[in-house]
Amino acid sequence: MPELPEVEVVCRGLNPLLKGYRIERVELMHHQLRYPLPSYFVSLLPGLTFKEVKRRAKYILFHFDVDFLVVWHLGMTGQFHLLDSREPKARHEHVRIDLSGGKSLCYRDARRFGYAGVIAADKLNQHPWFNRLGPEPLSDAFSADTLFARSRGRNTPIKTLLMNNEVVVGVGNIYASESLFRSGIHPARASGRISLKRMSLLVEAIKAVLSEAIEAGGSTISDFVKADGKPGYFAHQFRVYGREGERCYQCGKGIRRIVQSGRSSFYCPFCQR
DNA sequence: AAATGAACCTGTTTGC
DNA sequence: TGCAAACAGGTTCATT
Repeated sequence: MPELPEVEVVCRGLNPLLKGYRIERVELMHHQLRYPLPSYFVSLLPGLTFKEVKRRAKYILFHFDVDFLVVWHLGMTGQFHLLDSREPKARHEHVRIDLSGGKSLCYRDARRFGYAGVIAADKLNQHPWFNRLGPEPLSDAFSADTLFARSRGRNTPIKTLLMNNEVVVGVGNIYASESLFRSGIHPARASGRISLKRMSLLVEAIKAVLSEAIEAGGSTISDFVKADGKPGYFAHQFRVYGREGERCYQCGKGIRRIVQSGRSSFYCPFCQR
């Protein structure tokens, strides 16, 4: 499911729904996600009151009325649902967090690539999950100048560079392809051979695509955490992703697919150089 | 150091 | 129809 926009939508959706609620009980059905879930979740978390749900990169940060936070990554298929506590356990539901007020925060993850842990609030940035992360793409810290500087002397295809979390966080496989199309850059172009001018177009495209996707998800936030399990949004219009063989909306030629670092990239061979 | 590929796991779609 | 291969939105680890 999640790239940065999806995680942002989940956080914005959960924040008002969880704020002020107390954890009554935690049940682990399956400990082995990407990493083992800390079994002390069961004893440590009950009694805590949710203060705020925030995001850094693709991590969900649950803040409480204490000096540590619960950090959760959804992997490829992780989902949170806020359900009535009497709801029977769903397939692939691995964690259930019962809240005051009769609702439960349920974590489902078919592939179990997700992971979670507890981290001291003042040591978050030293933690191995966080200490090498690049800037947030929607912040001023991510600019044409910084991306240009990071790309000099590198032969890596630009698409691979964009998906490197040490360069910029949150740009996943879909939005990497989409932003390269919008800026007219071929995904296989060597990162070090892109001018500052074109890098500027790329950075603006990334910010625009991610912002639009968050907006599109924003209108259906309530659906995301309802019982039906529907994803946050379908509304976003992909211009190249998943459109191999179909016509480019700009020039009418066929969209192509190539594999880079084991991931599919989609592009228009005419519009992107 | 940088680049590539494999690994983690399950479900769904595609192709013979 | 049945079965196997390919593929899926992420990240880390090992190997060139």
